[in-house]
Amino acid sequence: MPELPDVELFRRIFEEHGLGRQVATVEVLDPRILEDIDAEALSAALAGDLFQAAHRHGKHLFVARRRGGYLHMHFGLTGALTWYEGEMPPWTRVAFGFCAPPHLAYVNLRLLGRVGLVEDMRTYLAAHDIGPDALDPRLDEDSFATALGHGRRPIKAALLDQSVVAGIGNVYADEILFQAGLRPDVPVSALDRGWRRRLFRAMRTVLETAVRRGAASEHFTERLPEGYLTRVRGGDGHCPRCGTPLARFRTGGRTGYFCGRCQIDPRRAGRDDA
DNA sequence: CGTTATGTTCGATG
DNA sequence: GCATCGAACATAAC
Repeated sequence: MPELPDVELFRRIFEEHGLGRQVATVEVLDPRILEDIDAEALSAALAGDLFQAAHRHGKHLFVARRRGGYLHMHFGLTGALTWYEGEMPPWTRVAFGFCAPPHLAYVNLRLLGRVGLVEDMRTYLAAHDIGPDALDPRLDEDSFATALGHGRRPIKAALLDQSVVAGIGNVYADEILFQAGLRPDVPVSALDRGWRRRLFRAMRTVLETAVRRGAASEHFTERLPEGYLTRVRGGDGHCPRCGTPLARFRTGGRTGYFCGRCQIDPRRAGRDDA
């Protein structure tokens, strides 16, 4: 489930239910999810500690510990953070138990995410080549335009590249391109300044809208505005703007959708606008 | 049984 | 050497 808006929701859940409370026990139900630490060490490090602030960068969550350093979580394709009072949710991999309910559960069906401890966020992000957060106010149009680069790769691949901008996944990449009116297969080298600016704005609008509306987890599609591709994304969807059946394509094992009529290739169409 | 799923990494390829 | 592509990872549901 996790793209930027989903992880932002997890951050808020952690903030609301996990801050300022002393950790009683940390239960690792499947150690394969752990990142550079074993279950014993993680539990020992966190027991008795207290979480002070929850930060999100792209799809990563970092929770500051009173003892120093951060709890780090990444959610892969199927991860989530939820709170619970009685039974632990299914597929809980790590349970953070406090002195009283509610407790927090890091859930992940497939084990593609990670949970671990890091000393410093900056160091971690640099080591993993993670670029600026897509909603960082310090990220401006110019640096975004520059970060896209001039290679031959398709614009969708560039949007998915976390070193360009962090937080966009398969679904929101399609949405941003739809809102910008740009075909996903256009090489970045074909994008002039105007198109880069247009993409930047679409990225901001789409992600801010999703975050503001709480479009995440189980509500993720229906909380998005009418006119969003994501609401009809899938097998036999039709463009919410013109009704054309959506085009479907595959790249690197991922399926993407776009409207062959509303989304153009700047190299072909001389003019645009919609 | 084959296909598909909102991610990332790493080896192969051009 | 660099940019890009695709398989692999792991699990359940349709």
